[in-house]
Amino acid sequence: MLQTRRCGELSEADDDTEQTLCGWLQETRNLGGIAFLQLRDSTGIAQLTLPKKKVGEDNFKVWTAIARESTLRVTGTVKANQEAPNGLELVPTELEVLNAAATPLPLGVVDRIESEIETRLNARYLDLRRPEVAAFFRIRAAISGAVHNHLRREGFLEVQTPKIIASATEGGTALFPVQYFDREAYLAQSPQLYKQVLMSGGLDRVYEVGPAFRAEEHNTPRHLNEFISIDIEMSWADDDDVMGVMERLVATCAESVSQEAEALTALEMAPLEVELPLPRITYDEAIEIASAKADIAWGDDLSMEATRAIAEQYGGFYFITKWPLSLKPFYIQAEGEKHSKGFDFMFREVEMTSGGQRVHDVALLELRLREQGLDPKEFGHYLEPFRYGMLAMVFSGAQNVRECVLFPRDRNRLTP
RNA sequence: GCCCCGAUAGUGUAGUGGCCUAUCAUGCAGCCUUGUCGAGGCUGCGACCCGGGUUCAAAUCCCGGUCGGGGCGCCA
Repeated sequence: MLQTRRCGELSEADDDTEQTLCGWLQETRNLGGIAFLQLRDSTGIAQLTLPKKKVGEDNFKVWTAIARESTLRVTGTVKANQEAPNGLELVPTELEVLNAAATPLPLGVVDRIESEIETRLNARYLDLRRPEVAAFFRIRAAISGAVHNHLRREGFLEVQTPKIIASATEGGTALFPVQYFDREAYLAQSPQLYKQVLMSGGLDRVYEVGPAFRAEEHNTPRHLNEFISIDIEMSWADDDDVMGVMERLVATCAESVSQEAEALTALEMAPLEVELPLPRITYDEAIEIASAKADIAWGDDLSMEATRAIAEQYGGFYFITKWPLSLKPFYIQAEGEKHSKGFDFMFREVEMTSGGQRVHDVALLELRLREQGLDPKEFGHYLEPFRYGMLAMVFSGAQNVRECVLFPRDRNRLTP
């Protein structure tokens, strides 16, 4: 057995027993006649205490010279001691360096200095060793679990569709071309076309959680060129039904995240309260609110400036419903003359995703397509993909999506 | 793709034409120190993004590039 305890698992009951621990050497405090080493793994920190007389001159010299963030395996006797952190320490008899860390580190794991996200991403393997960084991924995982549980409970079937596709299925988004043997192919920007086929195939409630790729050259704290999307499609439903699914889904996520007390504490983040039903404001109302603070007229898309004004009144999640037909894709159903059954799902000033009721009449669909000068053989979908990173960002309080993605792909970043 | 702002030791920063042989912290290296937990003390190491230009003189001013931050656009 490589280890007999995790670093965070030592207890009073282990007093005077021999144990073996593995972990990263977080810090060494050498006081001359005695030294303290902090050994860390994902469960916590154990203090190794090295009284020079007990461990011997030679061991003392070698063991206190090990570079920070090296990986160690250490065996010794556990001692309960009031002066030790958590009241426990381990006095080593054997200490093996599994891997010595390079020095100096590109990034201090426990240093007081806060590095820029750019530096951190370049040394992500070190960055992730910080509890507040790992916390983002605990929250992400909590959301992931909640999404699957919830949608399954509501009768949605999880599906996986191809990520290598033959042609640009949508007119708008730039795709990444890839070489597929001797043909050109693309990385999928959305599962929409396949979801569409599944609806026809009788799987009338499906969802997919998977990667999506968009070759857009934007550079914002919210956009990535590769992201994990939560994509939902349901038949026999109108825009209200879809909003119902979305708000219940988000409420389940909030509930699940609120149980991640340790991660939230590390992030200094209060759990988000989601009270159902979420507010629904119409586009017309949104324009009225926004026009007091922003230069905006009916028929305009809502700028960041406009949504900030709205966010002053709606602090959490909410829907903006009944958008002008002209601002929504051709496949969204009309409501009256100028309005549509399309909605945006918002968190404060940020658009999380959008959705709506689709036009199911093929003739009408083709007419609307031609009006927009598009090819009628293309189809739409009920719900724009939900970006995982965005949910994680909101629930963790991150200022940049890159925080919530292990190895983000953006305009300039392809490694690590 | 457009606009505004920025780039200085491993990391984070100070420095607005000569006082820069470039500040401070952290780190790293060495020495001292038997209860550290943001350990402490002493000594040392280490940097002006790249390419042009202006000037007697450039980290500092100008032009181009690269990269980063914010906003916009794009994301039917």
